[in-house]
Amino acid sequence: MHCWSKLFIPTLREAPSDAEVASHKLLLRAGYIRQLGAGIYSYLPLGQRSLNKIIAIVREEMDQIGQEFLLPALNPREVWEESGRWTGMGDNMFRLKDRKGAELCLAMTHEEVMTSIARNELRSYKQLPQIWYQIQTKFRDEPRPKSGLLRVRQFIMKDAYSFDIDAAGLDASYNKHDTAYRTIFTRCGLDFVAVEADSGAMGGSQSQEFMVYTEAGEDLIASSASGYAANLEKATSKLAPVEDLAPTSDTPELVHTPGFRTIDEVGAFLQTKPHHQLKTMAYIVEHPESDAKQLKVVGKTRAVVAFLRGDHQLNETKLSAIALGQLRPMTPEEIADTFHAPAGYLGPIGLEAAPHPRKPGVLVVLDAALEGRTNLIAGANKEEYHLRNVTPGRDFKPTVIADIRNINEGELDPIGGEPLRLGKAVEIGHIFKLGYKYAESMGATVLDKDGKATTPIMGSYGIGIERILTAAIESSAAKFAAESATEQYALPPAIAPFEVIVTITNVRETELLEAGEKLAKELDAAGIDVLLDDRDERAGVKFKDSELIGVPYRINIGKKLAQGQLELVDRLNQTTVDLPLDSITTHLISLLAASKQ
RNA sequence: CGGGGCGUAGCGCAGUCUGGUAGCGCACCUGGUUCGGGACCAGGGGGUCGGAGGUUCGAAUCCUCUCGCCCCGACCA
Repeated sequence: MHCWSKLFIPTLREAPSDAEVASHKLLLRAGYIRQLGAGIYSYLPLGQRSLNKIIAIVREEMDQIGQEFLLPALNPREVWEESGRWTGMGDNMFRLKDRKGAELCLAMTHEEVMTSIARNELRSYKQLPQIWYQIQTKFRDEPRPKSGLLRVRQFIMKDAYSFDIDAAGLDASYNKHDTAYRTIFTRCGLDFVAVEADSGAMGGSQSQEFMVYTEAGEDLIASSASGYAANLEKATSKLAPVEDLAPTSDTPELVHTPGFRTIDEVGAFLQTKPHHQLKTMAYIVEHPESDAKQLKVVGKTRAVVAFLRGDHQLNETKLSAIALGQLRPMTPEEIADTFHAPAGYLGPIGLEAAPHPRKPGVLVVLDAALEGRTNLIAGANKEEYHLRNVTPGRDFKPTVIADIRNINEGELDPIGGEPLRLGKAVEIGHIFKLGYKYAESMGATVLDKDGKATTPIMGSYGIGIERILTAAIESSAAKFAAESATEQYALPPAIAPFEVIVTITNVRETELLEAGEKLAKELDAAGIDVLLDDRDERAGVKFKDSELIGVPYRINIGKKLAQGQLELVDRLNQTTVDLPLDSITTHLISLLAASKQ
């Protein structure tokens, strides 16, 4: 049992001005953390208690499927050379030299170390599968640490690696992690979604990110009630059908549109809807040096033209995936070169499209939403003129047809047809099928049934420990902000530093003090993690402090004690009830049990 | 790395433009009153004004350099 009067809980009335996001301010104010440098934090007792609880849950679930290691954070250059990541990681890796001048790094992840153990020790398919995990501090020299514990240079990560004899084995290991992660995040009280992520270079490989919606997040995701979830860079949607315009002739027809350039202006002038228009966007792609093939074929830079429905937005990431390089908008001169017309009057007709993405010429991409549409309004590539009756396929042929638009909130997901929710999110976990990359480059093999050397196939699985805490605070703070316009939060009991706080409203009244101490002992004996606020402070101060540290339940010992009553404040549901002294422990036990079911 | 902002007491800030040797609120210490929503009165302690150099009789204030932190972007798990 812990008494506040003896603990180090340095709460602040005001947040340091450096803090921007809610969780950062609250973690500082509540005395969970203190900053030592950019992206470097000390975890104070309260923060440490909470993180320990998260780690305990992670460990419990991971022990169901794997075995725990603890690996060195300090790694010699050699292992990272072998995997090719000594250079591959670039400036993101912290590097140092020892007294002899040997080069070392602070590990960002542990594929190399794990694979080197596997290489040295695993001999036979009979030893597979293996799932090895650890909970360790990782170091990343982030270009821009920010948002308190959300993006830091030193953080605790649970990382796991699986070794299997074949793809079917990897599937099984991957699925075990998927299940374990869902259990872990649920037990931590998080409302999360699993997002299909980029499948990477290896064909058929799979990857999933576990995300929590929060405004403080850095990723944009879309999800729906049917279980569909995707990064905005990947997300697609089912569109409601739209009526095409009636043709005024069988061929495109010039319309004089003096001074009308934007979708809205042209739409208003021609009395049509934005979705009747074809929008033209012009970019230049700069191919990276590494894409030698592309450079050879089409040169270092290339014109890229995208056609979208008038009311849709381009997703540059999707387009850049097709264009194979970084995009930048065309300059007016480049536009003139390509279209022989000024911006505002660009269109598809008369534009010479490359016959194939890998062939020279202008890369013309038609958004899939325009496939099958007819009689669109488009720029005429002639100043002050647009065209009507433009029909893709008949009047012009793009290089490729592909999904290159951003989806919008409320559109229907492609699998279940449920409305999509769009928002910022923070990644708390990531599982993916690595394939042979590390085992192969580092020369790990085992003998298969036929006595033949075989490269094991690997998976890699991470969880950001601090991000679980941060995401929980952000979620709760957002809820409080919406409901009461206040900056506060309450943590799920499973990961709160204490499950309940017993607040003695006035320790100078002996009856209150004794009743509080007795109750706290009783709760403690019942296995509840209790904090007794026995400080000689005014009640208001103690109430505020109890809220600041995010403890989900508070028992007020005060005036009503004379009638044998106590108050139980449920901060998760924002309710207060009076309960008889002798029933409070059982009541709380059932509340806690319900919260952890 | 590009753009912007900020470094003055533990925290939040004023003072900088127009140089004259540092102030307010909270927190902290002592005494008293108060005691269910961040009390009140009285007294008190605490600051290399981020650092270095320069200008000046005199620099928190002006000039040069430098370090750090935050935000937007780029980048990145």
